[in-house]
Amino acid sequence: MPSDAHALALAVARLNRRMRRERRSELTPTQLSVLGAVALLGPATPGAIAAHEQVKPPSVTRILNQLTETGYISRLPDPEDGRQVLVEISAGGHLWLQQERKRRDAWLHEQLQKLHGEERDLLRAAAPVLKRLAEAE
Amino acid sequence: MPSDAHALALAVARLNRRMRRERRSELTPTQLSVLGAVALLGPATPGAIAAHEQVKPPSVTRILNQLTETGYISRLPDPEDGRQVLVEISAGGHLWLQQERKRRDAWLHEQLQKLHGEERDLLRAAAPVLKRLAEAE
DNA sequence: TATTGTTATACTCTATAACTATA
DNA sequence: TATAGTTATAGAGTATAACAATA
Repeated sequence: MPSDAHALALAVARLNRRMRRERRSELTPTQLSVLGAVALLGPATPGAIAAHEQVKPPSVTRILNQLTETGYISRLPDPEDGRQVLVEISAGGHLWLQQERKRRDAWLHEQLQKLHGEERDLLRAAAPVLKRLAEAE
Repeated sequence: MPSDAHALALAVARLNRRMRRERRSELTPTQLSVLGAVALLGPATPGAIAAHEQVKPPSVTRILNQLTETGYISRLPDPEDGRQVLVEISAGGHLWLQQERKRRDAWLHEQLQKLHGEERDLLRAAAPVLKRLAEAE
């Protein structure tokens, strides 16, 4: 039933827009996401970060420039391949990441608390399926 | 558990990005969404459309201008209040809307087909809850 | 004076194409 | 010649502030 797809597409688009409006952070959602990727992947190349974030390298370059200005990350030359760059999160970046994630998710967390237990369980189960869809093909 | 919120926020943001990349339409997702709102709300003011789409009036004005150029909608003066404008979908706009919705949701529909029946049921149940969250507060 | 819609302006996020340096 | 990253440029989407017309 295509209407299932329609309903889900609509709901995801709307909720995404709603969440963006709730930002209570100095970092934009995208900056936060990239900072998280840098933390997760360890010293990683911009190319690897772009692949993980499912965006093109120029988009990552721009965000890395912003994060470098704040001192949350640093770029190091790759000793083995002069074309590559390794990106690392700083100690301050790590601390910031934790604080900002809490703030970013605060609104959604509040909303989830208002749901019935059943509905919360439903969304908890749905989240990994949605994530898998996002990573498809 | 805030990590529930985090997992869900991440999944929604990623899937939204993924869906946007799959556009196979002449209309952008936002244009399509506004066109759908005009169809749903019938002759409606830009203000009402903005409220329904959860965006500010200037954003709607811009999109209405684009849709007017294509002939999918038309603006009429409100006979009772000269400050207001009524926006209507045209016959061609209606036809286009149906075709474009199918195209827009085609990718997600394919992905849903690949899931197990249980997972599809899960997402079918989750969609209205997600939509409700998006409309909260 | 308040409301509706529009215009002006700016910022975020993303992409493609062109360029630089290295392999 | 191919690859990694960056720079240049453009387009989509959104917001706030200022403005015009009408109530």
